[in-house]
Amino acid sequence: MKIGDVAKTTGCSVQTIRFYERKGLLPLLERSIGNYRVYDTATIQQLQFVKQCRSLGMSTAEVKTLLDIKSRPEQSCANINTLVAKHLQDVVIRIQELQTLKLSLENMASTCDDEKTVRDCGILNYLQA
Amino acid sequence: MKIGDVAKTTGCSVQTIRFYERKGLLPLLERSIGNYRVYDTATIQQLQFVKQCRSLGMSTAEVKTLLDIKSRPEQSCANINTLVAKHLQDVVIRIQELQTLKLSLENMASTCDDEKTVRDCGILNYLQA
DNA sequence: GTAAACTCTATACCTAGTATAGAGTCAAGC
DNA sequence: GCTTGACTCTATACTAGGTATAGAGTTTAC
Repeated sequence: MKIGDVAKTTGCSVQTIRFYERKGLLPLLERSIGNYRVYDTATIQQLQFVKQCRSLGMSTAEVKTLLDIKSRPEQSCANINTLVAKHLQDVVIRIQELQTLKLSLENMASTCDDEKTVRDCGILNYLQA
Repeated sequence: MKIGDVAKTTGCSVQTIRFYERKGLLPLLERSIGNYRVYDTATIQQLQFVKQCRSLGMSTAEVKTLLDIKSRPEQSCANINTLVAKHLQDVVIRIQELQTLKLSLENMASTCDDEKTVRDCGILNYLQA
């Protein structure tokens, strides 16, 4: 399978696939005679794994860590649980930050309406206070 | 006032102040004989305005737009209200995305605990499904 | 006069890709 | 056998919002 076909089947762009390879999230592949990347089933599955992790908001560094752990199946998966718990906590914190932000923005927006001039704008006044 | 003093009074780093200037969020300043930036009160207030906008999650492009509008005090402030409403909507959407993500992560985390091996890890299983 | 502290510009780095340029490769049709 | 179009290759530059240097020049304190 060539990279264009893999892009179609996985929904990742060709550039993104090459980017993941450079980042070490995909193995260095064998090449065809014309120097084209040749993908096997295992590599495509790994790409789907990477994509799934990314869609859950994990960084490429976190994905790389998961792949490393994944390659040692006999060990405890405690560090996987820790990694996910940490990531979840980051998301929770980010939600809290954004909710605080939302309140501030709503508060600011309520100080004005479209009927004023820039000089008397409640929002600008809020931003300058 | 020199840039280091401005950094101290505003809480922005020296590099960040120069970065905002390059981005057009601060005016091109007069310089001292030794080519040092010299800050007046109006510029420091503008920096504080920029910082306030940034702390509310606005992009530098949005801040630049606000500054442009701000310079025409006689006009209607409707576009300021629109800009803030749009930004608020973006924040609301982002919160919703993160809450969906949080549910997925909690769901995934609940499939495993620290007592398993990597081979039997519920999280890895979830990620590969 | 010298040393420390400051400032200057220019450049590289970060994340997670995206978007080119320019060259090479492959398959189909004539 | 040759051309055309679609594909692939590498290398490089770009995005946002800074942060972090290098190397040079300036100012301030003693």
